[in-house]
Amino acid sequence: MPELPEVETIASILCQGSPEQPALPGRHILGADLLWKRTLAEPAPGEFKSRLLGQVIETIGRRGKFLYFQLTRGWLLFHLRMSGDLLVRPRGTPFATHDRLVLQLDGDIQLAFNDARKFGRVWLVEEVDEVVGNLGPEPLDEGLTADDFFIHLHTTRRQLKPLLLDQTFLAGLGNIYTDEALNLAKLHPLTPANSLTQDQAVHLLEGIRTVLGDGIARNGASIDWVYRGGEFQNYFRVYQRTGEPCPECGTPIVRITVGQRGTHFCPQCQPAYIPNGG
DNA sequence: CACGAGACCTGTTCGC
DNA sequence: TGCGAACAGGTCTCGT
Repeated sequence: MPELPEVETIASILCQGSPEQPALPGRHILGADLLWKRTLAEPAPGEFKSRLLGQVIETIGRRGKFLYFQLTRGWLLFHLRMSGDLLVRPRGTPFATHDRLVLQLDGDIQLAFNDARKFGRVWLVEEVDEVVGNLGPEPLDEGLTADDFFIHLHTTRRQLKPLLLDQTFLAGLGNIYTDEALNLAKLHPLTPANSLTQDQAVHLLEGIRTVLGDGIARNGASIDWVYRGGEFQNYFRVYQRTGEPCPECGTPIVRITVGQRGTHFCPQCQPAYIPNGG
């Protein structure tokens, strides 16, 4: 499920609290129930528990699509993959159907990692870079300039769609926001990265920042039964709108498969790249 | 290096 | 109605 805006929304709620739930920083971890063993990437379950219990959650944040909790000693990281979610509930609430890991915290609350498809993973490590060390730059980081981005694009001839999904190239984009960003930038998803002009690179970075910013402003997207809250799904321009008119020109949106991922674009606004053809 | 297929999983929706 | 196929917000590994 979650891409950068959804993870950012969850991180912000866990960190600051909301009218419905208290903030987590400052709380002690009193207990841990691991209900699906493979959810824990590392360390082994016994060591996980002995190292985790008694620690305090100091800060909560996001890097790419990872959520991180800085603890008294070390870091607890979550990746929600396709269907993960983090839910705060009153202590003693019975386990829900797809709960994979439930942490008991002081203040009579529990934090549940719920994940229908079991793709999500949890790490407890000494250094945060053991998990997020090879991620690419944050797209919303102002330190990433259009010039940097242009140069970065020209290091490869890979197609834009799979390249933007590559977290070592840029951290945080997933299938939805990539399709939306390419549409805003009027770029075909199969365009070779090193064929972009400086102007096109500027528009692509702007498109990425616009869709991510809009997604965050609307608290992310809620596509199916998994995620609740956001409403960005009501503002998709091309994603899962196959056959519907392009909001720009009215041409029906087309769906193709790229790297085994559904890919949606407007064939009029985003014409295929033609070598030597301009 | 770049790409495609398969694996990991469950649940919903689509097509016959 | 029923049933299998296709599809879903992600990433890793392997083979070519």
